Amino acid sequence: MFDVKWIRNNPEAFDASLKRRGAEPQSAHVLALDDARKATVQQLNEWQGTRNASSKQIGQAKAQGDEDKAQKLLAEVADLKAKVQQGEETERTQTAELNELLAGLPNLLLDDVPDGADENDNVEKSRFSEPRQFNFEPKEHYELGEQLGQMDFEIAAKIAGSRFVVLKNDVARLERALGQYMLDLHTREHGFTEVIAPLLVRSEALFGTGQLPKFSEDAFQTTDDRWLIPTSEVSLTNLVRETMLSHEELPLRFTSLTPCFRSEAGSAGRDTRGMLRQHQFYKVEMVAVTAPDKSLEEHERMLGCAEAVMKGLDIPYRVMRLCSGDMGATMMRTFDIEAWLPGQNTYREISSVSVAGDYQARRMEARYRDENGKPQYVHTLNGSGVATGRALIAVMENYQQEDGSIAIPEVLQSYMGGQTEISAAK
RNA sequence: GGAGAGGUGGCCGAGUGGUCGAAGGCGCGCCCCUGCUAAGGGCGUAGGCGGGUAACUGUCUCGAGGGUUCGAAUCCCUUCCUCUCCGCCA
Repeated sequence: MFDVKWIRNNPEAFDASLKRRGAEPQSAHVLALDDARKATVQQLNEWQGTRNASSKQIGQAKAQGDEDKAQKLLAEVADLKAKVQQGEETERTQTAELNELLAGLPNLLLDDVPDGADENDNVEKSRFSEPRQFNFEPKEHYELGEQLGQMDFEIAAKIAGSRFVVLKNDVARLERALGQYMLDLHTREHGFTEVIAPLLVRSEALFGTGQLPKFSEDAFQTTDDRWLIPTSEVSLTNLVRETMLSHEELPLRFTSLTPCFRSEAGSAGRDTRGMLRQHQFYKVEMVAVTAPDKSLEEHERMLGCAEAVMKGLDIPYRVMRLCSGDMGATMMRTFDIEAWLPGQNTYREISSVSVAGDYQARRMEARYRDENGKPQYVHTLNGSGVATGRALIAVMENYQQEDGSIAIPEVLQSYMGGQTEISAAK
């Protein structure tokens, strides 16, 4: 959601940012709508002013028992009522039209976001470790899981359809261990507050984080008009909706382990094998709420928190700067962490860390009082820290052994009762 | 699910048709007094949009959205939420 004043003062920058996203310029359209709205409001204000003054006099006249004067004044303002109502109606229509346009516009891009059309134009920012050399042909996670008898796509399909999985025994426990490890890391080492928040949310919450109105087809809606969260970014960020924070409270940092639900409409045929792309998956999310001048450093910090997870697991990864064409509409800058998957022989996204600026805060009226006591919109950030379903894949493929068993990363062993590997013999 | 009560400024809370953007309190800010284990006094203090260099000023906002009225925090309708009692259930 944009501040029209800002667009008015920076129309070129605004359109340039849209263009980088491959969208049409909109500043002229926005400003035209706003001009029309302003003209209406001005006229309306004038009428309301006259009416208010007269009404006050009528009240005084009646209080003094001067019925003649009151009647005279009443006659004077008789036609104003219709005008004001008409004006209000026009203003409503125009404001709705303007808001509808603004609500659908993507966020600005930061200058250091690389230009590009799609994921092929993303730019590597950094890299951790090197892919392990196997002296056998590494398998994909679903081969490993099925051979272990602890990952079952067939029964999942019978129960729920495609893009679901059933995990059992140690593999199920491994995913639980990953979630616990990440939560403990973020709460103990990184200063995040653990949160359990709703998985079903109202439309307003999804609007606040930007999934609505334009991306409704990506999420599941319930029969009672709620939505299953596609990410706990929604629940966590909306924790500050419609609030007035004080500057001493900032930054706020929240983390949560939740299931996420995605319709995956439009990704038919992509990643159909295995559990890389599911309708339901677990993810540890990080959300930060900061003062405007702190959000960019918080972005780097949050990336570091997500990287710490990967370093702890000792899984090779690279960090990518998403290019303009590959970024989500609500974000100003996004860094993805891509884990090395030996079975696929490629890097795949396992975390996405983004800064939204005040885009979400405006949509959810999340403000704080700055040092001067002046209300300002906060900045919001979110990042996966990290997706546990995909972390499971990464651990299985990177830690696989020739006999199909899987070594357990050291940091997870305490969460696995001291177990050091997963094998079929169980 | 049934019955009832209520949603007011950063927070608490008064206000049932006219001079209410709204008493009082808390919190916060500035100033003064005091000088000893802690307090006393004064003043100021909502947000959005618009006009003005500024002082200032117009308008809107009392959960949200409509309506009635010359005039609505106050009346009516819709809706969301909270609380109490009953029922049901984990």
